[in-house]
Amino acid sequence: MLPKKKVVIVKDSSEHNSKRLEHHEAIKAEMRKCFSTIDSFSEKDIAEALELISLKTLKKGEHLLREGDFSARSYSIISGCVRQYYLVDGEEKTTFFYTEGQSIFAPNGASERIPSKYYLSCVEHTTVSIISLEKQNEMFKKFPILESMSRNTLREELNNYQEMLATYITTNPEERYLNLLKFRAELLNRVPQYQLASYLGVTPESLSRIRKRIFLK
Amino acid sequence: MLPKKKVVIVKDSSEHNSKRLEHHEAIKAEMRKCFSTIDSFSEKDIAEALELISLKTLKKGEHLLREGDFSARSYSIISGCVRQYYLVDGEEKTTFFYTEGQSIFAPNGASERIPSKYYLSCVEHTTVSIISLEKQNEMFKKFPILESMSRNTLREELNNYQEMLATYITTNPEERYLNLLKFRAELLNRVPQYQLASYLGVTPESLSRIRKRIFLK
DNA sequence: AAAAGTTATTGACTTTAGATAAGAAAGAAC
DNA sequence: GTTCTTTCTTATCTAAAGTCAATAACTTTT
Repeated sequence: MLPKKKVVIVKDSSEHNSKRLEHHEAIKAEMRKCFSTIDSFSEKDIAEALELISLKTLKKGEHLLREGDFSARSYSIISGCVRQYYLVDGEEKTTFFYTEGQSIFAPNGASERIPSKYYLSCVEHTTVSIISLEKQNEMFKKFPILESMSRNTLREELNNYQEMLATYITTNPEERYLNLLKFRAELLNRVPQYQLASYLGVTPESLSRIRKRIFLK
Repeated sequence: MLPKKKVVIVKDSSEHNSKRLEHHEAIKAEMRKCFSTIDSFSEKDIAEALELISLKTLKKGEHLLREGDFSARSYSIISGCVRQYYLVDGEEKTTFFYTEGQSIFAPNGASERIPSKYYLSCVEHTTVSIISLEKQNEMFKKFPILESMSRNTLREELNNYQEMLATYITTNPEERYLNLLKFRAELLNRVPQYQLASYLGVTPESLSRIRKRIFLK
């Protein structure tokens, strides 16, 4: 079998880089707008806060995080789609899809001492914002209001996960697929079906049959 | 076989009340110890913080929260066991068991405006600490360090839930039962099997068969 | 356009779970 | 103790999911 070639030949790397920078500047402008909605924030505050956040753009298939990595960062998806998966007995078990606006809060118990148990891989061309825990703490010290906001976001996110777990427990694969259709229909067009199957907790063959069953009804 | 007597006969309710108060005082003393491990906390701070927290003791089968309730509180289990369940088509679907030391963070998206979708019911005689969101905010204003601590706890809890969801997705009912045996074995003796079955996402009949299958191996 | 690789579907067969009903075991109430 | 209720197990049958293998549909590469 031939080796898998994933090499993307960048003909002019400087051109490519400058385009990416333009893209990143546009995003920073968006983030500036976002920060400026906070009443107590001066122009200088905004600039300082933005300094602490970095941006990264990845291609389809590239990894943001791998099993065993030591990472103490939080990510937020600006555009694109990131898949979280575990490698169990050589099999990829997908456990979540993050899309625009969603955040990945401090994986690994937020500690640089605990290795990651899972992978974060880009389903498509993706841009994320990144902030290290260190810089986040710095930011919270400077702008305590952000700590409150962060706590609220965390609590909401915790609630989301509690509901997701509850939904997962109380539904069967067919219902889960219908829920996906209802609440995250865009995923069906963005993500290969075998990854969705894994996310729904069934084999690709089963998902194929579930789809057929639904279609026949 | 002789019946197991768990009956606690309360002859005199005033006596009962005074006993409960003693019990609660003992718990407050424990909590005082806990707060006193925070360096920056003076005796007065501890007393003030404790003022904001209330205790409640419930009997087996009593509810802490019902579907439709408007609640803006966080709970922490001091002793006992609380079951979270949803009522779906008249059927109780158990989605979590909280035991000693575990906290129930701000159900209902932490808003007094959103009705609860689930029930919290005591599996056994249970004591919980309760703090309203209002008083929690008051406390955080007075003692900012508690806000940081709370944020960290929330992040850890979020991580726990992410892992629980991932585990649920990547395992089948038999594996989930084995996991329960491994990590929360005490639950098997505290919780009726049909509630565990629901928590594992199967019918009581299936759990019975799973147990038999495992036993025969 | 052809070849190679990846992803999705289908079929045959096995295993496991759901539904229903009946009976056994354990616990609570009398 | 006996009775009543709840909980657990077993049996039968049906429905759905897993496994393995083959093929079809779709993408990417050349």
